[in-house]
Amino acid sequence: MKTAATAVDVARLAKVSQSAVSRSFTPGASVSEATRERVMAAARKLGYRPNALARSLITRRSRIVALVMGYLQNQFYPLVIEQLSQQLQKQGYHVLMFISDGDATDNVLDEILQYQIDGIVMASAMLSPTVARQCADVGVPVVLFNRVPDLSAFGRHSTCSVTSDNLRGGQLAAELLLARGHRRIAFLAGLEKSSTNLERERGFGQALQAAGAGVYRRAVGHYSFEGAQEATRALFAGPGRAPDAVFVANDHMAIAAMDVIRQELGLRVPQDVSVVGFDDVPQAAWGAYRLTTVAQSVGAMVDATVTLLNEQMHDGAPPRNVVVPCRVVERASVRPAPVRSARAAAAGPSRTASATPARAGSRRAAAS
Amino acid sequence: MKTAATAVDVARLAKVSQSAVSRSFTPGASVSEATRERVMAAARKLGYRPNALARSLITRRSRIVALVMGYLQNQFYPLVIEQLSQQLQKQGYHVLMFISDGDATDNVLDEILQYQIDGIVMASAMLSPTVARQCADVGVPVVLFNRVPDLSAFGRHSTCSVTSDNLRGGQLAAELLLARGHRRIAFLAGLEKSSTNLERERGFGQALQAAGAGVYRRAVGHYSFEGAQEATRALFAGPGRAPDAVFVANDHMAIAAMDVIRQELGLRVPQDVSVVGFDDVPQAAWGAYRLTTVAQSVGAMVDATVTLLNEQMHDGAPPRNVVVPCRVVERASVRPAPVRSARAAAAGPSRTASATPARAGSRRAAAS
DNA sequence: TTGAAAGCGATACCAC
DNA sequence: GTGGTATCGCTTTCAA
Repeated sequence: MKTAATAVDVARLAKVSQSAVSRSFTPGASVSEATRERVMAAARKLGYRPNALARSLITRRSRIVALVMGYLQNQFYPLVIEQLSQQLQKQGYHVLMFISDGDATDNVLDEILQYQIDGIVMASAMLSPTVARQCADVGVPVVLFNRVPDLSAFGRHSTCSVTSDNLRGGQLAAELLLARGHRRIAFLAGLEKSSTNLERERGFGQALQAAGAGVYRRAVGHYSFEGAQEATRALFAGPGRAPDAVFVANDHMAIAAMDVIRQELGLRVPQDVSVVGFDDVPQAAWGAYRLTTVAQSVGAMVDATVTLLNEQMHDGAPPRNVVVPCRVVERASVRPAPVRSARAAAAGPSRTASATPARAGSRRAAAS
Repeated sequence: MKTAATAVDVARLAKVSQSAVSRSFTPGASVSEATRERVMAAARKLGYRPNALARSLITRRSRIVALVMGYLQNQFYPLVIEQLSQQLQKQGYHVLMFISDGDATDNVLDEILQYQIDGIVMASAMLSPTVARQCADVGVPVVLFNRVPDLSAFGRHSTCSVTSDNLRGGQLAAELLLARGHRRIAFLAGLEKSSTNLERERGFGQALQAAGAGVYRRAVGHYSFEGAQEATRALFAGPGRAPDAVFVANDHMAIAAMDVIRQELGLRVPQDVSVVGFDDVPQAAWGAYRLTTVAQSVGAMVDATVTLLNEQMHDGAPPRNVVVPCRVVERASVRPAPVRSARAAAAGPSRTASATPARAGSRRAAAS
């Protein structure tokens, strides 16, 4: 019982050759129904399971995809893990996790490549040129998730990528805030050099300019919770009038910003200040808020990633960059108050509270 | 360039035997400094990296640990992925993700075992007796994370487990609410048959009884966001007086409950209703709330998991169940309001707002 | 259809 | 310390 059964054991018991066992477990192989059944019976009796590692050694395909991520506080990324993992599982692939804190990516890549990975999804670490070259040398396809290849370092189409239409998203945010009649519109930036922030900010600025407006104030939150809190304080501490709207570069920061706006500054959202976020975080993250956001579609992004991986792994197609559209979404987690307390009533009628029904539903219970 | 270099290639270039190459890459092996350097030089030139799969085939250890999880909405679990993955990486192990929606666990296990996993961490799916037997047969150590082995099905110590001290945690919650002077204390349950819920509820009930009190009302939220919202409505819709405190079986649900209490019912937390949660979720999840919670220590739980894995994988020690203590924590994300609006001021002085400083800090920026 | 035999890329054990 | 050789468990020709 101590050591697992091998194909040879099964062959002996079934009185066939070991090759026959292998064939019986290979979908399209040439085996008679009789032998296959004998083999399967023996296999069941011995609890035999083909050794995926040995198989990979000869087929040169491990059916393992590496997923490289940084820190996971941004609730967007767990969704990615979950969905990507499930999609790949359906295709017989599996996800090997690599957590890398930014600079260590190059070292991590060394480990990755030892596992004879079939593909790499880089979801939140930077891909250094060195790393890209290494992958290309070994012939391992890379898909950049939510970030764009560094064009300065290598050719435009040497690496695949999946991103949201961050430029258009930034425009949408601006148009929305302008339409709401705001004129003192601030921007809370993420990591200034990241492609997501650059594009969102560019689209945002363009659309404001096109309307004859401009960014009223700007602060940098580095995509972190604490950074966003500080940045928000800065935005509202200026000498002139406070902003009447803020576009925040992602939801993670938007939530932090709303905390400060409401709890520290005592302002109401959205009555006193309009806040628009970006990303797609699960309901648990925005539960307490009426959050207007430019939502990325995690599902569409994951689908695209899987498609690209398949293209690269099987068809040897040329690398592509996929841009997924995003859309403005109004989130509200609870239905409008049936009982109004004195304090809630004082805030005026709860307009549009039920404008868009909560759309998280339908998922199974989380174990705890 | 298309096919990666092997140890034979390196050996040829370095003019040594292939064994020498292998030794050069084995930490404690017997190689002269001269040859090792020649080998390393050649390896560098060829971009050689030892094939982990081939190694695993002969060593019979893959240095891969399977992590089985259900849906990840509960923000507690991404933390587990992150920390477990990092800890194992430090030891040269890696995490292979398996997402399983509960019942499919048995099928998933089949896939797992094909990868010659060194160990399994089951973090949110149920471990059926069949599955446990299969693992035992193959000799793969299993650690149940945040759940306890099904004692009815097999012996007490046949499987390892790591849990919080849920019983004590439930007691702590009760004692806290009693100390605050509450007498109409409700309980919002998770999944009724899960060990976490059973223990938390038991400790809670015991402590209330010991004080001559009892559970004022009870509803079931199934550990889901929507379930918790419904349950909260039920708790407060009863015929008699509404509860003045609620102990919620986990933070994921606590957040949903607070939404309903504040936004639908127009009550204030904690002034009108005390809410106590359980778990340890990142700041982004409770940002908007002053959340009192019985915090599990993700770090300690992960540490214990790694320890158990090591024991099982290397030392062949007997399975153990580790119980990690938990403690009451008061969370507040923003500092007390320096500027008070009319409305905020009306709510009275912000007592204890700075009782416990926010303790999420110190983490790096999340990419987006 | 079937079985024998040659790898896949490494480690382990053996003499030297 | 070093090089040969068997071996890990499987897929894949190649004959029969």
